[in-house]
Amino acid sequence: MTVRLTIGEFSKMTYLSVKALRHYHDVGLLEPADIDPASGYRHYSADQVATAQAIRRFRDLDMPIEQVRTVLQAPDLTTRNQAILDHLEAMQQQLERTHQTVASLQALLTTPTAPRPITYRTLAASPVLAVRGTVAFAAASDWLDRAYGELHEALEAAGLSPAGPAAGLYHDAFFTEGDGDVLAFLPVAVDLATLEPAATGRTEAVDLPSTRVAAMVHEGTFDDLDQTYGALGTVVAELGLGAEGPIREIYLADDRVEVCWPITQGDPRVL
Amino acid sequence: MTVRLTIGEFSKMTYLSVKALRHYHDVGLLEPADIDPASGYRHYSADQVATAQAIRRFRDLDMPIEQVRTVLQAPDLTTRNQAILDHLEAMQQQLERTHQTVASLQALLTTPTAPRPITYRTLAASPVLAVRGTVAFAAASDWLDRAYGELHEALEAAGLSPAGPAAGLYHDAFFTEGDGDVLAFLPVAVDLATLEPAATGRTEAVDLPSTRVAAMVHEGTFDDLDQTYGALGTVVAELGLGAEGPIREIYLADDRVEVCWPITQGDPRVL
DNA sequence: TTGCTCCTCACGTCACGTGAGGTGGC
DNA sequence: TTGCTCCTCACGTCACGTGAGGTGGC
Repeated sequence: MTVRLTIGEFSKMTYLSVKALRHYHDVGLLEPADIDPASGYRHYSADQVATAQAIRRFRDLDMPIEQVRTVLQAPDLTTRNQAILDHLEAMQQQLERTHQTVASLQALLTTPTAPRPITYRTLAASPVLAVRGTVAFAAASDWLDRAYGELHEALEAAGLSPAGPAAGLYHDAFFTEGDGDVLAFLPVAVDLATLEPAATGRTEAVDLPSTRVAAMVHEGTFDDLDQTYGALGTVVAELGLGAEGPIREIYLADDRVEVCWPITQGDPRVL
Repeated sequence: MTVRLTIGEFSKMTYLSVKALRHYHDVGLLEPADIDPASGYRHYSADQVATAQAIRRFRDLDMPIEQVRTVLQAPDLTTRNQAILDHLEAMQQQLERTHQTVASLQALLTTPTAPRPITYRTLAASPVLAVRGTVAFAAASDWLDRAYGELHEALEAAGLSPAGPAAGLYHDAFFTEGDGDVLAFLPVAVDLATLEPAATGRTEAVDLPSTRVAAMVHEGTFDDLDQTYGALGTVVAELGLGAEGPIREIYLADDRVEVCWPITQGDPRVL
């Protein structure tokens, strides 16, 4: 004989509030074993206690309800354990980002930023192998890793090699709306007609137009990249040089990026 | 001359979305330096870039907006740094809880719970020195620490000593609604009249009534205490013995709690 | 029989995101 | 002048919490 537990008893046994239990019923995460058709009273069985306790632990770890559902519905132990491991790994990465943010915060609050020189120049038109996408700001790092992986692979398969450092174009919406078009690319020292056959998968041959930019080199963690954006953007705005177009980042090394801010054609100091 | 930056320029320089910036304006966290009265256009100054970048870092750390406001409005560096340290410490504690939850989750999913014996007995009426409060489930641990601190202090000041282990009464709402009445207490081997003068501050002398309970001892981390609640509650429900009244926890040692579930007076097996 | 438990809406919270529909500035 | 940027509502999201108002079970 399995016991019929009222929602109140079940709540005390699982440390889940009655409101939470009703919510889990509403969204179908944890259905009561039985519902009295006359009164609507929910009744749970003793077998459901362990499941409910597992749900509480997952939620304590901030696992979204949909993912908890996936874990609970996993057809076998391997699948379920993999889902749990995935979440633990995501939490671990989150933790690392937290440490980086703390360091970056302390840098911002204590160390005055040494001003870096700005150069004004024209980036020449050039053929590149590129991957294009609409990317969320928060997901950019992962997206870029994959894109450059595919680009290097495609170039290598075609017997070509990059003619310069990897770079990316970031359209305004990427910053102002939290997601927008991004173009990750590798420059190539051949013309477009030679390059086009090399494009496979998501990669494509693109002819980048020439652009005038104000550029500043950022050194150190990329977590502090916004400081360079702030310094560069301030100067561009002060001089009234701002022009439309995407910002370019050129990845010179693991701890060196050149940020290129588009400016108007007619700047006198670079003529 | 300070630059007037449009919200779009400011967004690119701070990595804050335009929507976020408008929200921070709405709630008064970051007011634009200037607003065009005709068009309503927001304009920010270059001085505000660093503040906005700090806000973004705090929000990345999930610091609530109200707390960010407090940090930014701190009158001096000491106050501000203390607020930041407080948040970092809270994050550290959160992290520890995460690790404990992960361990507890794995215990739940892998180790079968060894069934513990249940004893049925009557807790005698007794005088205790107590602290009473309405406590949120999530805040219980901190609240109990303070309560027992005050109780030991008050007893010592009165020249008395506890006649048994610390314990607590937890009313149903504490579990079912996520917050409810809790009574933390120390038993004392004197009568109420002797005890009453010892009560100072929040402490008070209380005469606990006699109660019949089913009890089970929990061993190990308190993070897994719900497993004992589940096992004990199941048996009480199966036998149909459930009675109203608060659950009592008796803290026998750092890793031993006795959970006492109220039952009806007339249980035949204990008569 | 009392009152305690349980029920269902409807709305609030927090920090924005998502459109809709419209105007201003270079 | 075009279209791009910016504006203001109004509503949505996520996982519940907070009452209000009412009924069922021991």
